[in-house]
Amino acid sequence: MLTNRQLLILQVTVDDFIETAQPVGSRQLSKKEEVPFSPATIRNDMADLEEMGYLEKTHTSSGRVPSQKGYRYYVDNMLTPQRISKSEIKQIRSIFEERMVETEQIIRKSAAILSELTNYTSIMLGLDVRKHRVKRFSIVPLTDDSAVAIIVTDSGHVENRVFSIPESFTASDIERMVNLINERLVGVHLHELQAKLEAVTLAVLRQNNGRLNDLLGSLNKALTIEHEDKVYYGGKMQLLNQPEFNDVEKARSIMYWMDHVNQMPGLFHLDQKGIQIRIGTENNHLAMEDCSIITASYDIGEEQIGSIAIIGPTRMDYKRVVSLLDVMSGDLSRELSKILHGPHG
Amino acid sequence: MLTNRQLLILQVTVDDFIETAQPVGSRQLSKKEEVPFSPATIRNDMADLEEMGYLEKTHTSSGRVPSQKGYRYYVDNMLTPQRISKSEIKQIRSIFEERMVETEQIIRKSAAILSELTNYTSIMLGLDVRKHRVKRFSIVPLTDDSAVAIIVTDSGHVENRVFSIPESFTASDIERMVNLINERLVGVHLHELQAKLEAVTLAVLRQNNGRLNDLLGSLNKALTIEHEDKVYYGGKMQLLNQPEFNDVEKARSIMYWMDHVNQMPGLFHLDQKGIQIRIGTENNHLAMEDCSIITASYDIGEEQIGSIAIIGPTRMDYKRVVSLLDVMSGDLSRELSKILHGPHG
DNA sequence: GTTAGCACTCACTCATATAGAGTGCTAATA
DNA sequence: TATTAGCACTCTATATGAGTGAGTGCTAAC
Repeated sequence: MLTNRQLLILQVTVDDFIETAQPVGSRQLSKKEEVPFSPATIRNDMADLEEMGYLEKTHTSSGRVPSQKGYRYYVDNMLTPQRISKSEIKQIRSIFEERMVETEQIIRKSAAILSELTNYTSIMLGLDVRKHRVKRFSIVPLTDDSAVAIIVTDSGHVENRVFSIPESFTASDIERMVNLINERLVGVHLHELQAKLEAVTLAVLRQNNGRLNDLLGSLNKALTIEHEDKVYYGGKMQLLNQPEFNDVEKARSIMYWMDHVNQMPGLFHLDQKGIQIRIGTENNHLAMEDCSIITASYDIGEEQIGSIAIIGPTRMDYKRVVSLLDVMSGDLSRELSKILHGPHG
Repeated sequence: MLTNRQLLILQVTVDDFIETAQPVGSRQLSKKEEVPFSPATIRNDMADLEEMGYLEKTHTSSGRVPSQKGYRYYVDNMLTPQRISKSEIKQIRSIFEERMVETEQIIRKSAAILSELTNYTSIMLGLDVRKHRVKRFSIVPLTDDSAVAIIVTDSGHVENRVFSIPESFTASDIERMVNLINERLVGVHLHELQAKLEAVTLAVLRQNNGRLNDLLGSLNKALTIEHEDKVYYGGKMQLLNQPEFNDVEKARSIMYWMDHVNQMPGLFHLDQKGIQIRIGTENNHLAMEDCSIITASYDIGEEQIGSIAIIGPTRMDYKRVVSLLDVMSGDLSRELSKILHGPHG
């Protein structure tokens, strides 16, 4: 479909635009030694590329800018992985040097370093809480009619909810329930917690222990573990350094998006393992139409347990970011496996 | 010092600028019916006010703008409280209608409503965790060498930390320690937790129980409750609607500030009860030099337990905000007293 | 003490001119 | 036939100058 020269011109155009953020013209391109053609030749090819939808002009007599389709083609066919320097790899490894126990700390630090290395904003989707397993359940009464339920998971994560106690429940009633739950629900995914809890409720009901049943009901309501991914950012403000976001309106809508992604369910759902690139409107959100998001999953064994992402302008340095994410997600998988493998196995 | 007419002119100038965000000129002022003087007279007074530092010009032939000193004078001497409409009061009260148990929810909702009513960004400093008291302490072992320590406070708040267990500690060792701590530390302010924990450590040491002592040491390190105030925002992006923040640079530095206040210790320290206004550079932070922060404390009895604030441009509607904060902090004090009074008394 | 009048200043807007970078098209060239 | 040179054209960006409006300071009159 595309001639070799057209491929070259497309690639060089995208590369140049990624670097300079300025529309690139034929004269300018022909000056590069990789492009041994006259401006006129380049113009012809560029005109063809534009006709095919890979390039665009910002106005009639401007240079060309890659279109979304152009980026897509570039990303799909022209992405030569970039070498990550030793010092950078060292920097990434430094995350795991001081033996941190809390995965949250690891995630935080990863976010910071990733953003530092790329100069873009990094997003870490924490381990999905709902994939953790219940390690210990307990209830601490607060007042006559309220108590806090606490679930510790195998990874050391703690979920807690205040819930109300139906009238006239005694400490021993509660203790009985805690025992009941610990007996039956330890090892259960938070994910299935509610369903299992209902099963327990049913069992209790069958034993005619109506009192406990009330309590379980109230507790059940409190224990909805919403799928609200916890999102960690690194370099949240980096995006605003990009010239494309000099407009306060755009800046705001992106900031707004960032503050509310965790409430948009499934936004980061990964269809596939490995690295995934979403460009502009592929993100299915207005605020993101000038952004690209590159996501990589990290996993333990076959199970995807989380993902890391970089968000930047569509004009972002895909080569570098993809390579970095690749290294990082690999390291994260490895190190988190070490930490979490015990309890999961 | 100031003549009555100068007072009037200062007041009207500030009011007008607050409303329009435009420098106000003498001619414009003299058109108002509250100001029955000719432009020339007004000019003379304005010149005096400028000389005294209450007003400023943006350029040689522009109208006047209040200086920081001008706002300060206005706020200190000219703040007539504004009536809050019934429907607005109703809206505030709605926060407490559905009987919420979790204070965090109340705080969140308050932040949202406050921002909605003012069109500025609201900040809620959650109840200072360190003022809560220990209700129950427990430890859940995770692996051979790590465990999570959990502290439930009287208000239902849960703090948790992963810490490492020195080698070869048995479950019964841990149980012993948990009992020990529960015996001695229930009712202690989180605030003093570490000091008391050290006392316990010493006592244990005296009893020659070296093993437990190790464990306590490790735990002690983990239980540093940093003074990292949890900050809740309402309408975080509202500030960007203000014309003074149309510049991306300013917008960014403010956003950055907001994301990092909780790491700047004591930034919201209240010297006094009631309402406090900090204008521009009085906030002691570069990013805030075009902003004012109005803070109000809410308290239970004599004890300040938290504060709420509105952050807006220096040109903000002080009258209205002060009045609203007044109502709100009163309501919060009252309602939180109801919820928390039991455990505190 | 207050106001009218006047000269002056400055920001802002609107044309207009110009330079620079780019384009498309056509004809000449290898 | 594929490539290139040449040329007219287009559009942005920048500078310039005139005109307007809102403001000021100062002085003299009320």
